[in-house]
Amino acid sequence: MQSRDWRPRYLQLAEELRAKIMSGELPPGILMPSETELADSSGLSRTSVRNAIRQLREWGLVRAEQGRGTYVRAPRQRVRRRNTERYQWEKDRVLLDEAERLKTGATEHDTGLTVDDLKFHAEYSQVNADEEMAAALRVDLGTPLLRRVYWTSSRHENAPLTVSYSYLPYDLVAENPDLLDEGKEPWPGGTQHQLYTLGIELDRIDDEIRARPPSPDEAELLDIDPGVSVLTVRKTSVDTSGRVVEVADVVMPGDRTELVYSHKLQRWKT
Amino acid sequence: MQSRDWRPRYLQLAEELRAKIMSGELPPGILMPSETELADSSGLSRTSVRNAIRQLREWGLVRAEQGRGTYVRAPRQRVRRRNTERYQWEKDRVLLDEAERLKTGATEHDTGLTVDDLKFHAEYSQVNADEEMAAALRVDLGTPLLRRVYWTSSRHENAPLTVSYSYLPYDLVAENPDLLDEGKEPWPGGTQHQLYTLGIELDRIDDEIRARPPSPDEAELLDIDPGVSVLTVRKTSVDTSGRVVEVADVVMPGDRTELVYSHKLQRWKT
DNA sequence: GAGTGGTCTAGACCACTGT
DNA sequence: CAGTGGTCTAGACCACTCC
Repeated sequence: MQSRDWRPRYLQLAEELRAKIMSGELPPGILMPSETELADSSGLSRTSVRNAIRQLREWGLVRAEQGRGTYVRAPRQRVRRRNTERYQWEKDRVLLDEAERLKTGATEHDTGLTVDDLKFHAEYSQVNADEEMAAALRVDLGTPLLRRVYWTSSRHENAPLTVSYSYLPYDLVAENPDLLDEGKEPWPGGTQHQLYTLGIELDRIDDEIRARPPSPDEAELLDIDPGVSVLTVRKTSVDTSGRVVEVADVVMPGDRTELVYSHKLQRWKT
Repeated sequence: MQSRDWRPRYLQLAEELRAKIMSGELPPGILMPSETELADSSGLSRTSVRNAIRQLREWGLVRAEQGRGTYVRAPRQRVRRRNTERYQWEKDRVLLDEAERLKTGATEHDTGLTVDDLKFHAEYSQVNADEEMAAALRVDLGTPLLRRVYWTSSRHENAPLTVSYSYLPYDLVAENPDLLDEGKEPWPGGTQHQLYTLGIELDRIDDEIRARPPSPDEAELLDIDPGVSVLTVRKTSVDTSGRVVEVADVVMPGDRTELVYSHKLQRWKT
């Protein structure tokens, strides 16, 4: 006789269901059997079935909706953000003429999608620097800042691919009214172009990358389960005079984002 | 009368306990009250208490050990890996003499800890390239590879700060027996120095960063809960002739790692 | 109103840890 | 051995969605 399976039964059920999802027997978008149905068919209690489903949710395979049911998730578009090239690419684009810039933005650069496939959202406000932002921007506590929140999503998936929270010193920006107009962002040209209109040239961009659990808001917006981490990039832009001109926090769903950095090394002297 | 708290009671309990941990009333390392005690004192069922504790575990605040109890975690040492500088720094070190190299390795460079605070572990084996590694190293399926697993931990925390899985084509490496000797790794000098002894100079290193749930082994080794993500870096080293000479997967606990990348931008022509 | 997932209870047995 | 966390059961009520 075979030795019995030693794993907990809820995990066995979770893996059975996972196999059915992977094989296409439970295709994306379909409503899963309800918890009571699964309990009946598997011979387990509803509690154990719920444990199995919690596991599937942590794996990012299903989404539960109260009152409606549990759905199999579509495999998500994976996004590669190649920041090393991206930043230089954005800088080079600044000097192109507007017709050229309008053709493609950075998200298309990342995803290969065209502008018709994408939806944009922007939201501006004025805030005062809290302790963290004051330190990041190297300004005094309470300094007025322009806060810009924006996200981009694919038309085929409702959830955004990234959400950005960008902060700039308000007085830096006040000279160019375009920068205060939500309708003018981020096209055409991106932030580097807008800074260019203020006579600012970037010298360096530093990225700090972390992983952390999403806030409830972020989980909602990015359509991930609270158990799935987000990847965050804090991007600090420094201009040629050494001043920090923008700090942006970019939040991405950890289950479908790859960040790519390339390092060219200096040659040894032979 | 106050309107009642609308949140689930297990979450209220989780937040009460969180507050006690944050305030120091439940200091790091201490054994928490057992689940039955908490059930009695809170008036909830053990199931609800377990839900509260699951939440605390996902927040990374406590660690449950079967048969022993649930402990409050110590806040972890955060590690900043500055890969942009690190790789060039490693390359520059190759040409220094051995006495100089022995003084510090890359982990000290990251953490600011001295060599006396650190413990090392290494483990070598020969494997054949699977589909993924064959593609990453651009070799044929089944090509013999040297697989090196190593980790470094602080003496004050048992869990490693990083775990690396490094793969090199075996025939590339066979010429230098030092590279096959676990005792000789990674000190002194690191991989770049060992490649130097084979006449190999690196030209470029690419990093691909992802976040994902840990495997059960990784959760165990890094001492994180299965609900806490790991950050992974796939580091691909390319030599001056364009050949991929090493692929390394570096796995780090997501709750205490920051990756830092710095980009110097080219100046506009004025 | 019927069905769904979210919360909650009061039990039970198990594997594992300490003594 | 007693105590711990891990699994599991068979119920219950709730808020929510859809018809």
